[in-house]
Amino acid sequence: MTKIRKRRTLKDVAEAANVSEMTVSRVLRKSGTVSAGTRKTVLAAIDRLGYVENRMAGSLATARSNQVAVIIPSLSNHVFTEVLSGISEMLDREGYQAVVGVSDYSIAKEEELVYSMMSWRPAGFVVSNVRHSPKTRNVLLNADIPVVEIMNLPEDPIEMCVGLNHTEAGRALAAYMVTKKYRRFGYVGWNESDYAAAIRFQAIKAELERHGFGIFAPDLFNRPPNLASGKSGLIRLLEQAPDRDAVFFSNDTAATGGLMHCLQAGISVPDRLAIAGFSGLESGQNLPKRLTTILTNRYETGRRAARNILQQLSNTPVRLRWDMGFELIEGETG
Amino acid sequence: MTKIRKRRTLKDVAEAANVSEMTVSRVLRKSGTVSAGTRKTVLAAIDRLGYVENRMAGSLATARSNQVAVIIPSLSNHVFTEVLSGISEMLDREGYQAVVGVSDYSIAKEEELVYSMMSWRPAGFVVSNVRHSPKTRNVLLNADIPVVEIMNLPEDPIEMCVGLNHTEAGRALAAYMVTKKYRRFGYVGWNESDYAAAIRFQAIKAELERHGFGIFAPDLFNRPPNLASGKSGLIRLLEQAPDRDAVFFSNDTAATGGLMHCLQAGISVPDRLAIAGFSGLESGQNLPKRLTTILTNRYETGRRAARNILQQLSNTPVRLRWDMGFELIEGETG
DNA sequence: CTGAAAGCGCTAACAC
DNA sequence: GTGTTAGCGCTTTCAG
Repeated sequence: MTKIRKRRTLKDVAEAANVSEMTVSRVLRKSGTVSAGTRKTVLAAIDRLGYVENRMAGSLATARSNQVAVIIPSLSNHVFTEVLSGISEMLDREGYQAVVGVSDYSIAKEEELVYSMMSWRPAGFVVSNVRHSPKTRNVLLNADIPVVEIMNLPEDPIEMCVGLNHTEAGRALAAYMVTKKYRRFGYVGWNESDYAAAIRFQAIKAELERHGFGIFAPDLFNRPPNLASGKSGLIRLLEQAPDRDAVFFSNDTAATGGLMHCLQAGISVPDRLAIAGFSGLESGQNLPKRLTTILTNRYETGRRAARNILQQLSNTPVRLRWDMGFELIEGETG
Repeated sequence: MTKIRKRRTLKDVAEAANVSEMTVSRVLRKSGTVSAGTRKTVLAAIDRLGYVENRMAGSLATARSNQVAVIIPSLSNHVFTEVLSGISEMLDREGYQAVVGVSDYSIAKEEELVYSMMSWRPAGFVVSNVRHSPKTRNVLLNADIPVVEIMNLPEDPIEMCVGLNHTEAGRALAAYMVTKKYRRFGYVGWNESDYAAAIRFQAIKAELERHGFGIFAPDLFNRPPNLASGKSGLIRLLEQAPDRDAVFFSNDTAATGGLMHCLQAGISVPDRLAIAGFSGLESGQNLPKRLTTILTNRYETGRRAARNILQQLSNTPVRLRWDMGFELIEGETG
């Protein structure tokens, strides 16, 4: 292994090892039959020249790629980075690699990304909303590669889906809060571009109404929630409706912000005010009070999505729809 | 735009539009000269066939890629996802795309990733440790593409670096805590594979010693810190050394865990125990008490790293070493 | 403004 | 076990 002066090719290695390019190719791919001696010579040449294979050429020739495209809405929400970890980990062991695109919760940006990533002819595609532009859907539908939609369970999936039913999850959380005797509900969150959050909110609202209760949801954020917006959202909500006894947040991060405000302002939780989140992040379970929330299985969702793609690629029969479920965490905040 | 039955090629589009492949290629790249009429026909054909360009072929032919490889240690630390956002955002506007690899803080995994990612012949490479295996360094050094090391300022960079001096940062934080009259220091964190954290710890220790104070650092974590380990780490530390009056944590997340424990256990912060973190994450500044910490410029670091690569690619003169500095946040915890 | 020929670096399929 | 030929889908170069 010494200095590389110039990009080497198979040909260089072949010449250096006094064999044909095909032999080098066979050594590289560990496929086919190469004598032990030849292999050794070739490997030595590869090392000496510092040769790194060119997969563009390889994939072009075989029409097979080891890249799997993954589009997530955001990198700053652990929900998505955890699912991504699950995907990466599973792909890794089969020699595949995740290529990540971030859509910023935008359907237009997703469309751009789909085209851009598709131009690399990935082996499979993972997307994480239910809503897609018609073009996006069309490209995905006709690409002739495995496609998985994650985090949700669409009525009409493109091909495969791995996720949970957000309506059921919202309903379960609301039902629980009702059994805990809370009555004057509020909501703080961001539903604008987060379709799953919007669905959950609708389900929460419906379930509360079914029991004869309303929910006060004043102004919603115009950006994905963080601690600060959870905090300020709760402050504004309490200004407008000081009588609330329980607040749902669109996710754990916002809920944590809310709890932080209560701790700071001396609002007793859950006696004076109950707090419910969504996701079951590690961070929400290590606060002074464990967050009451819905735990979703992000890591397993990621692994399952990747496994589905791998199975499709190897023509293994595979279930197309995976409900990964959820779990109510009866924490200490509500 | 209708159903695609089979992967289309330039040739299909050319035939459909009754022109040569070259003309289609010219339309696609907006380069060269094509008459308005021809362009219109070609675009219509592209749309009708649902053609998506094949960049493997294109990049192979031009020996140019729009992919920039980025290796970060972890996706569950906002520090790295923020820097990644900065990189992505900057690359995006120039039509480049980040391809992300996660090394899990492992030098061996990084080496694997470098080979694997290099095989796609990226336009540039971003790595985020100072420590690399000799092979990694060699491959990066000789790849003949722009390479940036981020988050640190190595003595002997591969080519370019954008980051901060962790020794100075650690020293500044320690010096501040000394001025605040804390005297019996402790340390909770994970230095094992996080080289930057290890450097900061050494700097903190040295600065305290310079003032005649020691620091008690019992057992360190064996995994990257999260709230839970920050919490349990502090608990163990206080069991062994109940007299501590100030504790440094290896990052804000661990420090937040520590603060959560104090809130829960009724330990008054900073009166009974001061807490210092590192990073200046949003989450640490929205707790019941703002964390005392060092703010680093992750987003700008990412943008700068990407810009450096873009400039190198366009042969624009560029500064190779960027000290992005840091800022002491005199919070309410110490 | 448009097209034809050659080739990017690799591999499938077949020969030897 | 190893080599030869053809070609993956695109772009470069040079004609016209």
